[in-house]
Amino acid sequence: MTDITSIDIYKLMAFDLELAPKHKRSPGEPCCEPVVYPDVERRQAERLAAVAKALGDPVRLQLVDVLRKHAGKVCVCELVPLFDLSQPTVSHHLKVLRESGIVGSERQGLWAYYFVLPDALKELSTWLG
Amino acid sequence: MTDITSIDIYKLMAFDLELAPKHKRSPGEPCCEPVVYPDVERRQAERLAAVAKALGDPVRLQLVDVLRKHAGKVCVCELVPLFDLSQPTVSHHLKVLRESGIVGSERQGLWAYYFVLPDALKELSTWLG
DNA sequence: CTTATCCATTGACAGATATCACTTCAATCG
DNA sequence: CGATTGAAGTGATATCTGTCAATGGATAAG
Repeated sequence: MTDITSIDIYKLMAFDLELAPKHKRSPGEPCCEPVVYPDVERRQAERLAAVAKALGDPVRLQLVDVLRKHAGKVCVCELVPLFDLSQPTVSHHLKVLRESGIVGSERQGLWAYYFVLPDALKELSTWLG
Repeated sequence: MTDITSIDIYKLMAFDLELAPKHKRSPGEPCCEPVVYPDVERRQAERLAAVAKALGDPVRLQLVDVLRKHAGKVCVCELVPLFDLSQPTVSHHLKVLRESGIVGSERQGLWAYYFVLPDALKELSTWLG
């Protein structure tokens, strides 16, 4: 069974890509034919961009970095003093990471523990290649 | 041949991590000792976050995707009709990608061609593991 | 029960961002 | 030259974002 992904199609298309537009146009004719973009690609781009966006702040990226390096649950009370930020601000960043599916949290008594969800970064990592 | 990834190393480190704060505290004592954070880490986090931020928009991520799949220079006039956006908006996104060092551009006559800079995504990709 | 502690939420606010219509600029064509 | 075209820049605007002070809610300690 052939399994032609859109990536393959694009790779094939690379041969067709001329540096310059395909053909001379009479004035007024649009430069290129509109290209249909499969919905599926767009949704994947939205998922990937959402993860990248969550990582697109130095504080959040460092939070993920610390959580990954500890490979376990880390108390918020250990995360806050890492930054020169108020506790609500750190809490806000943790919420962004939570809502983007990158980290999970768990309460035990007074303390809250955060951890990286194992598969959260996989798709972005794969796309980056 | 052993293939120890950084993830494996992180998992080993998990043995050292206590779930709860290290010792009982008298009231008023801060939860944890402040942890010094090397400047180098912070700068790397800023670089990584800057790249992630540039990718943190579906349009820009798709632009990079298209440029990567074509593995060559693509005319702006081919990129604009891929999106339901005005030409200045696409141009704005290309500028963001340019300023973050992800893509380069080149003019030839009337047309402008964009391409992915080879090493731009490497550091982020490596960090993601 | 009262107090202290940890953490999340709220409200406010300055700054950034995405988008478009309009304009500008350079290069090509007639 | 003057007209046209591809792409970048400008200005305006609505929305989003990062931050903090103040508050709230739950749990532990006395």
